[in-house]
Amino acid sequence: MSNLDSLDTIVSLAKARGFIFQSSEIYGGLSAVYDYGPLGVELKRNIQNIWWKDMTQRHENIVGVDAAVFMHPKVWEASGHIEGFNDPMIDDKQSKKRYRADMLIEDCILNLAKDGKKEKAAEIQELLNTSGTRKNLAKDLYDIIIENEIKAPDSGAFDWTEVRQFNLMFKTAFGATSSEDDGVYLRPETAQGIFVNYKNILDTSRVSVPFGIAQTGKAFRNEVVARQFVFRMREFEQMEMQYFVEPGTDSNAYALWKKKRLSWHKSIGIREENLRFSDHPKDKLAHYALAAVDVQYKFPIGWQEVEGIHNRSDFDLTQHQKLSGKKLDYFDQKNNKRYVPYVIETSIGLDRCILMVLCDAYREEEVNGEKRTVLKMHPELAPIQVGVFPLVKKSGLQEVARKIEAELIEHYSVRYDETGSIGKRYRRLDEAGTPFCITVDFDTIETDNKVTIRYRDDMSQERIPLNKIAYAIKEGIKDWKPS
RNA sequence: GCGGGCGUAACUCAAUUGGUAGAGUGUCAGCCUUCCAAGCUGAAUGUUGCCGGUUCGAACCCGGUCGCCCGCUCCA
Repeated sequence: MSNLDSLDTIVSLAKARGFIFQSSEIYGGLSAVYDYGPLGVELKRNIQNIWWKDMTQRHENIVGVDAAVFMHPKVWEASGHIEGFNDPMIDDKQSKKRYRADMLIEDCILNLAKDGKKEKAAEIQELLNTSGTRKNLAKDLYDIIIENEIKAPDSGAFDWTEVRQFNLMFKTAFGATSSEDDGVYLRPETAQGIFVNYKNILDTSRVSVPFGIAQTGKAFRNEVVARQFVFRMREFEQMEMQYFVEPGTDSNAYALWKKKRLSWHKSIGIREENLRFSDHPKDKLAHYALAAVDVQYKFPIGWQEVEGIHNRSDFDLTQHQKLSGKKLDYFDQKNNKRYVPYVIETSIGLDRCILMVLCDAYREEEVNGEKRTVLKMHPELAPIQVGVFPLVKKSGLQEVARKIEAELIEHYSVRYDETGSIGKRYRRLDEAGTPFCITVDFDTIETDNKVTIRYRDDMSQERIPLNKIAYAIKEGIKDWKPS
């Protein structure tokens, strides 16, 4: 992390420079939803394009897919999201603590059993097992807690709120005349779009195990607590790759992708000391995972997950096989074997990645007693890669600068600027993260045919011939290292 | 979702605390300017988040609501 101690500075800069705005701001904003402005959308696309190239085009055995946000409701039954995303919660009004209602009851049953009250325990267990069959799940659980006077474990109080269901999936009406029953969910993860297309791709794309399917796209989660700028949003974008391997080789593949993904983060210019792995302890793994590790970044708000690498085993394909009734196994012709592949997942939050890039690039420096704010991001990511200026607003210089702009624009994202002083223009683009500026002066047109190239990171300048501009930028991008 | 804090221009903030809003930065225009936020002149932008109440009068007090921050909780 740089000299940031909270996200506030980044939030302000992101707004002031047009990276990220809060959604529907003129109406007071919509909680935990954000929009990308002119610079933000460029940055986002750059990251996405680099990821796509690195994860698909650079691997002959990884192909892409772009599945719809809407999916058959059965998908979420199979994936376990209907069950797992639906926790009945209850609050102790005294201590303000929240508990899972079913867990409270289970604890109570355990305690009763321990005290030798086996009959009572069995009775409550039966009520718990059949909960959801009387009124509804929430009400049934609430009734059990009230009737058996289950007290809050921490405060000992018996002062509960209602049991509430926290369904973290968004539901929407599907079809113009739809009723409650044919609602569909907005996908809470993009992964399932890959699993349900696994067979299509296997049948049509001449891939063989081990192979991967990659996808980027929006996912939606109705987070109980959605906070911290774009770190945890209700609508966010994932970049995922599911790698299908032969069972037994999954541990190796997991280790391989773990390594590959960390080096990807370094390759987009994130400083190594701000990255680390965080393994999920075995007892905290998700319902589908055999192993899981987070790639974490040292945000101003602490070490937080940017990407997850999971061994999803054959959970998803087996589940879809079961619920769809379609065979989803793989026949290995060479070894004459049939199996359901294991899946190694790499799943990165694009919005988190953008936040990471902004945080890691952000610097405040002192230059001649003045503060200089600069985003030292990788030149490939920069929303504006090259600034082109006439030194002063004079004809002669302007025409040459416009010509340079026209040439560079075919290969780079370029911004022409002739307003204000030259220093102001440099600093303005420093805040946008622009790595190179080209300035045309009177020597250019009168004597040497050279321009000044000014580098963002150390503010150094060089005189280079007009016909070497493209080359200098190319080299500058190639040689770039985070500083 | 609960508790606490906060919400004034695009950004950062001020307003003698009830007497109807200002500064710096930024933006735009003009002049000037031969390399690091220079200078000069001028301009635009606010129903003080929103709605209601109290009051002769509300940015300020009260209620509601929306949003943000911190903590709790949750985290597939």
